[in-house]
Amino acid sequence: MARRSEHSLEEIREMVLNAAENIVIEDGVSALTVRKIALEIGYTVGSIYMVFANMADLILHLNARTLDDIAAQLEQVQEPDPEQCIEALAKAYLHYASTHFNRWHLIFEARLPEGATIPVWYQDKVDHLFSRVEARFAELAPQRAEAERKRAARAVWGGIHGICVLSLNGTLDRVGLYDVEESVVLLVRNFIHGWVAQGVD
Amino acid sequence: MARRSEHSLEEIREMVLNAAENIVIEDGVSALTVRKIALEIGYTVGSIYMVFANMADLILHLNARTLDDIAAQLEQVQEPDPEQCIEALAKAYLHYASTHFNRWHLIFEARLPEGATIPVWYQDKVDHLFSRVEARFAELAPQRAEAERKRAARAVWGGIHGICVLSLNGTLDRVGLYDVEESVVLLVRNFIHGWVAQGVD
DNA sequence: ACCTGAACACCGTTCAAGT
DNA sequence: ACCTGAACACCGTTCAAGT
Repeated sequence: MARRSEHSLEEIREMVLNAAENIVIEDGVSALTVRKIALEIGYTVGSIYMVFANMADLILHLNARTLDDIAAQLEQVQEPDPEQCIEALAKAYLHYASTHFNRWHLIFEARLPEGATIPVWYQDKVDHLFSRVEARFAELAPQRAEAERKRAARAVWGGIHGICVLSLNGTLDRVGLYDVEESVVLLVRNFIHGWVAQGVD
Repeated sequence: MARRSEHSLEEIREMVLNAAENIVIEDGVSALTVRKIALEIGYTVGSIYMVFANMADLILHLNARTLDDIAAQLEQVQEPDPEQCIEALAKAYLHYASTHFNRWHLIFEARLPEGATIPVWYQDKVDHLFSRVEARFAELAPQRAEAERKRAARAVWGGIHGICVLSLNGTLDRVGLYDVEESVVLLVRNFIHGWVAQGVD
């Protein structure tokens, strides 16, 4: 057969990512297979390997989309007060994780094949997410050293993520979404107050 | 062939779990397959299904061991001061996660098959881990309501876990182990100070 | 009763062959 | 140059058949 140039490689790439995204959204991480993607876009398995090196590469690019998506959501948050802003960012992250659970979950499922390293462009997207929080910590305590603020941002953001993981994955804790938000707010608020008040380093 | 009663079912069960544990420790989560376990213990694949319902069941029991192991490590922590104790528990958890990464990682990899629910005995083990931290929060603020203390314990423990996840998985953040410990301590200390000082609820 | 091992329905990945 | 589809080396799970 060898259907010729019905779509450009760029188009196929896009089709693959769209199909993969839908499969993950609808049927979860474990349902994502090359064969299912191929079926969905009307090509055969071999074609996928024209536009992605392998499954891990495909997932990496899918996750990149999700990171952009999360970034866009966080961008919506516009609180003037830095403390309230960090709180709102935390809530927005939790909200994204709970409403787009499967896509969010895929980010942390990704195990790069041995020896492989995360591409710089991907790491940049992650750093960009962190930078939002860091910037607010800078506003919160302009007099402190940058390294100190960075560590605070990482600690609190890691903390937020951890509560999301334990609560949403359901492996560790069964609790309503309302309670999760309460926990997140509790963590952020108390950490910031502790940090601002006496500057434990 | 049908080798008869060389080992009791109980013994085979133990052999399976031991083999599985070693495979995970040495070659990681993705290397854990029924065929590999069978090869390791000198039985065929079918035998595994005499002692475990399926792979998910096997992994659940492997994770139960890991939870016991973590609990035993946390039991070692004997700090009289509640704040320092929580800090030490956090460090011990981080230490376990980093030195037994593969086993720790498997706990959160487990996706129970659709419709399945976590057994009570397993959930009890998880609750037992949480209770250690809760008890210390109770000492920290005996006058506060139990629900409040539980939420604080969950928030801070989730937070500790999150920092471990983001740092150790390496998907999100590349940073030395020393820095991770600093972040964990930073989170715990500031959260507790904020929580004790003004009781944000 | 215990255990085998072949069979089934899947995976991801490769690549000679077709248009 | 683009794409196929069969082949390869794997999975987890089942179950008739052997001792």
